[in-house]
Amino acid sequence: MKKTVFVFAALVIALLCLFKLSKYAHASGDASVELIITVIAIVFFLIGIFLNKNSLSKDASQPKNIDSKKIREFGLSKRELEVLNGIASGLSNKEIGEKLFLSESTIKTHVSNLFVKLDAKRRTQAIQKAKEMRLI
Amino acid sequence: MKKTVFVFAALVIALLCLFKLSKYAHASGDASVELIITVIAIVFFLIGIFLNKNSLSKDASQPKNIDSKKIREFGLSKRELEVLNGIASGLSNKEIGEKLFLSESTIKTHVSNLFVKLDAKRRTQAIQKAKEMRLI
DNA sequence: ATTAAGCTCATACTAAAGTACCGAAATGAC
DNA sequence: GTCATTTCGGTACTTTAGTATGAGCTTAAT
Repeated sequence: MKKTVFVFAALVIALLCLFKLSKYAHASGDASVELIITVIAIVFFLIGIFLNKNSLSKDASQPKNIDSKKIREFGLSKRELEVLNGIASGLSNKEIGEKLFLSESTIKTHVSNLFVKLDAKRRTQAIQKAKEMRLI
Repeated sequence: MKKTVFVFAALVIALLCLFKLSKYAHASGDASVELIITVIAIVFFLIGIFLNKNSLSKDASQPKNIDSKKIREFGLSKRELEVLNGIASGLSNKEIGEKLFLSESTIKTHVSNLFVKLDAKRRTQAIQKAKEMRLI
């Protein structure tokens, strides 16, 4: 990106030179205004990059402290919690089914119900929410 | 790189328009030079942020020091770690792509490479292993 | 200059995951 | 007995996820 910034600055300077050349016959007082504007633009361009770099290293995540009266608060059944633990362990639906001696279809049903109760769209999101709520 | 060229072209055109605007205001009213300069500053400030997000901290003089030890142990690149964090946040590949300004294809590539390095077969398993190894 | 590694993106495919809707049996509660 | 809930399982379908492969490009090292 260093090169990108440099090239862009060079382009802007080149544009400024063209302006100067074209406006040579006219009032020469305007050129200084353009120069100032260009410098300001570049400076703020760099400031934007600098500030953004510092803010990008942090991940924006708000810790939600919802009281955990445990499973029943979210209406999770015993089976659903078992499936949830399977998900968090990195198992596939099929593997969870084998572990619990259930069919994959049943696991899918449980997983779908789980997502509704946890307000999740993906199993990774369910893991995230379950950990936030200290269910697992 | 086509994208970069396009962005440059757009930037130059934008600057040109701003110059013309400044001249117009200067010729007619002249009272709004400060306003125009402010607008230019803000615009380029935002452009700086946007461009930097596109390439993140490629121009950082300090090569990743934070978690480098553990990251290097598993050979995870910076991008892969970012993708890994996206996965752990419960995002889909598409959402990770939007967050990092990358295509879904690229995310898939990163994810696949990630799985090889973490010895995982699913993203949930990758989350599990990454937490065990304290990568995230 | 050549190599190596990393990043990006694409296509084409297979495999899971997830949704929607359904039926049926077991368990308690009223 | 009736009702509600949970559990279990199915079919059919759409959507993501994941794999394999190839390519172009950038940057750093040799």
